[in-house]
Amino acid sequence: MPELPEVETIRRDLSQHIVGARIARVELLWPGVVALPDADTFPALVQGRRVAAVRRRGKYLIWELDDESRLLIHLRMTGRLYWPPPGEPRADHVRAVFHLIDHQRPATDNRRAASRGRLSADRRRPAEDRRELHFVDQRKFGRLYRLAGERELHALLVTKLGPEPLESGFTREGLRDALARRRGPIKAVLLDQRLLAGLGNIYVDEALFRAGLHPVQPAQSLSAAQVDLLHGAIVAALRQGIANRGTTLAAYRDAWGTRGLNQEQLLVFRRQGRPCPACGTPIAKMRVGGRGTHFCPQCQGFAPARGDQPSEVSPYRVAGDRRPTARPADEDPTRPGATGTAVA
DNA sequence: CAATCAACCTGGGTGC
DNA sequence: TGCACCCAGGTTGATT
Repeated sequence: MPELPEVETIRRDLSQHIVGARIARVELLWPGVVALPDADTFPALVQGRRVAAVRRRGKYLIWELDDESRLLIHLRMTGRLYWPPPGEPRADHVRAVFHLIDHQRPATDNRRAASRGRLSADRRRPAEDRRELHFVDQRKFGRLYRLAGERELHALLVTKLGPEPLESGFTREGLRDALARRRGPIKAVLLDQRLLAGLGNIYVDEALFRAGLHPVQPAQSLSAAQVDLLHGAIVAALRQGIANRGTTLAAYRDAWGTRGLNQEQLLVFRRQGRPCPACGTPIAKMRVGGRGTHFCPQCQGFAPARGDQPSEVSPYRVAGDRRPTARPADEDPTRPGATGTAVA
């Protein structure tokens, strides 16, 4: 489902087309899609505004509009932003339609007319590109938010989101401090967006495998060395996801409706029963924090002691002593500048 | 404050 | 073929 790499891919796709365009009209086909302020006022607040920039924070997509207001989109589980070819009939589950007009980008017909020298017609009716952007969401979890400005945006997100994993604010020291306060299983803790913004079930499992950490190990029990490994593993897993334009296991598509490629490169997620890419041991699946969790029982240490056993002796091995040496997390082949197997 | 879990939804898959 | 049930997972909010 859409996590940081998927939202980032959509952000980059959309930026090409909607920055500079004006929101002529918003259709709410399912009013429940509006989380803020409400479905009655949302369209009027947004209509007529021009899109100045498209940003991302965690899994939120942020449109900066030309009156300083902010339009937030969260795709949750099955949400998609789809930029259909002109004239294509609407698919099922379209919850909102943004009608966009771009005067900077003439429509194809007008460009053709201009190339034939029929410029007078263009002068009478200015060249413009009218397109629709569809918010599609089978399960109706996705939401739209309209905020008055950057202050309101900050107020909404500051208590909800930790640092951006791919920016300088995500440090080994910061991660160590945050994990030290948490007793829960590392898998569940990494899914908490207040700790770190943008990880979801797929990339957490991938990062834990890359770091050689067992998903149920208590967060605060990680050694400094393990936290350092985890830090690099998170960055590597996310960068690979972006390089592959996201992971498509079910609903996810980019803005053109195309599947991502990263599902071909996953190391453990939904690969239970198949051989670990490092050691060949069958990948296991268990439930952690209510989520399906995939890991290599060999590379990712031992399961914790059962509740009736003494806990003085740590049931966890140090991750470094049995990690696969073939693929350390800090040698991600898809990182910028790396040679080798990055998928274009 | 931290941890846990139901609830929000729909469609696909499974077992009977 | 039908039906009951489970599962998928991002986030919120209630409860412990």
